[in-house]
Amino acid sequence: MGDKSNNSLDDIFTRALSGRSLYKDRNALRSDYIPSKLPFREKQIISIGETLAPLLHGSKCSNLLIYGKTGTGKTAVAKYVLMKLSEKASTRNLKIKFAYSNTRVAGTEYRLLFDVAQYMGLSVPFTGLAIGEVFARIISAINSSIITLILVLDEIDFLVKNYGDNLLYELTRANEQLPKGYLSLIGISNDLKFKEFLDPRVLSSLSEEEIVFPPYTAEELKAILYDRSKIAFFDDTITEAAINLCAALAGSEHGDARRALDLLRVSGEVAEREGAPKVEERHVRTAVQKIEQDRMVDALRSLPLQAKILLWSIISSGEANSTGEIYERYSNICHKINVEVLTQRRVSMLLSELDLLGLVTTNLVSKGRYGRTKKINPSINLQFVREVFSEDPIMNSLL
DNA sequence: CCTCCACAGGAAGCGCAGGAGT
DNA sequence: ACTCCTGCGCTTCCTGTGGAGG
Repeated sequence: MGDKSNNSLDDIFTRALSGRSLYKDRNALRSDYIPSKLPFREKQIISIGETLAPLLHGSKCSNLLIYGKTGTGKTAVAKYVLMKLSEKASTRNLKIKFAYSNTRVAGTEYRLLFDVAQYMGLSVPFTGLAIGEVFARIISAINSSIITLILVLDEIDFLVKNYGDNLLYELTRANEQLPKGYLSLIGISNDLKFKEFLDPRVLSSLSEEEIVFPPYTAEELKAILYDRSKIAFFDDTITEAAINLCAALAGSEHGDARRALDLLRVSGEVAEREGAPKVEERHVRTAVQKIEQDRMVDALRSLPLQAKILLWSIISSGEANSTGEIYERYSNICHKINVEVLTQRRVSMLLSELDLLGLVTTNLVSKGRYGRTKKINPSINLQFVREVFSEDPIMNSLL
């Protein structure tokens, strides 16, 4: 195995040295790249601009809610408009700053505020302070340097679902504590229903203005991919068919531009690795599989030990098992390799996490008199799991 | 129609890590 | 040195439940 991977590594390097690269600028296909033009979003850009424009002559502006499914350009458009706004503001010597936080990536209220503090150039420890303390520091920073802060909360639905609307409530009424500065909110969500979880006062304040981002059509995706591929690839290194296929595949989901761009980027990598002069349809098809496989490997690798053991006890049995049987197998394995056995409640939690990751499928069955249980089926290949798990010394001892 | 199995999954809380302020 | 903060993984305790057998 060592030899083989060394050889292919050699291949990769020699090819990189001898062969020409297909990419002019790979970053143009990354999801956080913000292009200088955002096609098919002119209306949304104008609306957001109109909402924020009052800030430029020192007036207040409405808070804003942005809706749209994943990959419809919400984040890119918001960041784009704010960048333009900051440029305009700095030429006029207005103190307008913006802070961005993705609440799902941040994960907790504390880290959300931590992100905000970072954007403002405040130094705050990444743990240790009370949430209220960080909040107070941010408020006083806005007040003392008399700035206008535009706070973008991406995936705001995550925050609301997991932590309720307390923090949002505080944020919406923060202006009352701000005699000098000003705080404005932009919420971004891909779930329309999250409003139900909001206190009416918060809701009315937050959604003074609402903008909806529709999914891209397949035609629009195609045009976007053409634009980006011109920046990303050298001339004549990508076929029309490949681009069309990427657009069609992503379009059949729900017009997810991020997925389309990912697909195109990976297709390019596949073609490059193969030493092909052009990206073609077959590279896209390989890329689809590769993305899926990479996702699996990542998921498997980052599993905590207990989850690995649990997954192994499911997969190595080969057949569908009930929760009780799995727990039995799991605790046996734990004893064998001298690892602490977790409670069934916790294991049931880990199990639903595995389900969520798509590593196993479960379905609830009732056997009447003989109880109610989940039937658990592995949804990945045993050999594949074995390969990934063998990297882990503890799991390796199990084979 | 009732019962009762074998779990699901919610709620609360514990102990620890990692840090701040005093 | 001491108290107080939050997040995280986990346990304990709990209530809920579809349907075969009585």
